[in-house]
Amino acid sequence: MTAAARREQLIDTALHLFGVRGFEGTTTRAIAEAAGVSEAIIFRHFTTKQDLYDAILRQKAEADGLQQTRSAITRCVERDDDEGLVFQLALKTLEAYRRDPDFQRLLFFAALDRNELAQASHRTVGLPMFDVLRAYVVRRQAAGAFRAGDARLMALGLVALPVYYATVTRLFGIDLGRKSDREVAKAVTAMILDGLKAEGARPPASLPHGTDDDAE
Amino acid sequence: MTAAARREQLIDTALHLFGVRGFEGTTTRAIAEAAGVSEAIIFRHFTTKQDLYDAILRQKAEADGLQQTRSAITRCVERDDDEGLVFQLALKTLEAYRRDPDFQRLLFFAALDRNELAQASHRTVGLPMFDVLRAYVVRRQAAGAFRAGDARLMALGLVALPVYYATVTRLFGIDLGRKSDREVAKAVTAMILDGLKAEGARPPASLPHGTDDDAE
DNA sequence: ATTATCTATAGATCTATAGATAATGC
DNA sequence: ATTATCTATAGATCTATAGATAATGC
Repeated sequence: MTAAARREQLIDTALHLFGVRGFEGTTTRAIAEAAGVSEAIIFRHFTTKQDLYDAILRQKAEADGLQQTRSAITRCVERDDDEGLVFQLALKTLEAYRRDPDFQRLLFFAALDRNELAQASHRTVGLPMFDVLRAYVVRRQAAGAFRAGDARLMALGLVALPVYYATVTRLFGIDLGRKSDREVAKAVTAMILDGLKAEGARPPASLPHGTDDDAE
Repeated sequence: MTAAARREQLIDTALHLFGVRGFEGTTTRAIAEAAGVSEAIIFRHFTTKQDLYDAILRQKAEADGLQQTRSAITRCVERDDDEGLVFQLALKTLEAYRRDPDFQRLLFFAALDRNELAQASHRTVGLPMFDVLRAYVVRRQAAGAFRAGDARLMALGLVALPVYYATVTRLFGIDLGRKSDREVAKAVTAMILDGLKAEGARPPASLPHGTDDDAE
């Protein structure tokens, strides 16, 4: 097998194992065995075990799916397409978890570990995306389409439900039925949007809103 | 130090370390050092490292906070108090993450690890709670208070936003401002409720809802 | 006497390296 | 000749135990 091919194979194998048992829980021996080579091979391609881990994060950070998601999101943002935005966020999230649950598990591990590269990928991938959403919320609030409130909190609200759903079903193995990703995305979109829209933006507001502040 | 006291101290110390670096990432040596004893002491109180880990999960499963949360939830459920329910769910979640982030981290690690006891505590603590919420949604749907839709998905919707908020801020260390737990709980309650309520339950529905199914 | 603790260490494992060997392409 | 690979092993840990010692309570 050529060096490049072997390297890729090792990354794939290690991705799976790191995703299942975490960084510390995965031995180079286990990776070598799963890949069908001796341990020495691993250290020919990656100077340290940590280096292999980082290579996985680096490779995946530039993966196709992410780019696609970004452009889909941008398209919706440019058009003030609230529903499309929320739906795409949900759908892409669900698809990513379905396509590559191991990597999503690894990302969780990485976020919990204080892995520097994981922190960095948070800051370079997660936060910019979050910032786009926050800015969108601010703009839609100004337009009177979204309710008032902390824009960061509402930006989280755009994605919390699908992320939580995907985490629970794919990572924790809780069975919530056999719906398709599109079905789930459609259902959560309706819920999320109704929670974010301004009073008047959907059904014309007429009755004073019965929110009681002291729900304690 | 008495045996019981030492045991508790070891549990506390280990809880913190397991929460920070996970099970595999935490050595008995590190625990012993942090507790200021020799490693042999650990194995006097717990037959194996895994046993110590399980002792933490067992102890926390019966913790006070959980009981309190359960009774607060039950009170709201009995009264059909939608707003109180969502608010209490959010508040208790936020408080738990603030009070004991190490344990929440450990729970995440445990859920990702295929730890049997962690799985079990999922099934005995998480699922019953989830089932109460699911049943509540079904009942409120029947009463016309909640919109139609998959009750399990909507039950997730009751808690997704506060859980996600707490995870992001407390576990991943993302700064989202210095709001108090009550402020955040209040804000997310409004968003969540509006997403779950039936069309007619808040502002009277009159316009046909503009949901476009093909948001792709 | 009993209880808590320590020192020392066994035995297993883990990451990483050195040096030898097989396979491939000129 | 070059490239990929293997065997063998060093050196550092890691969990867990055995046996000795200090501290406490009768």
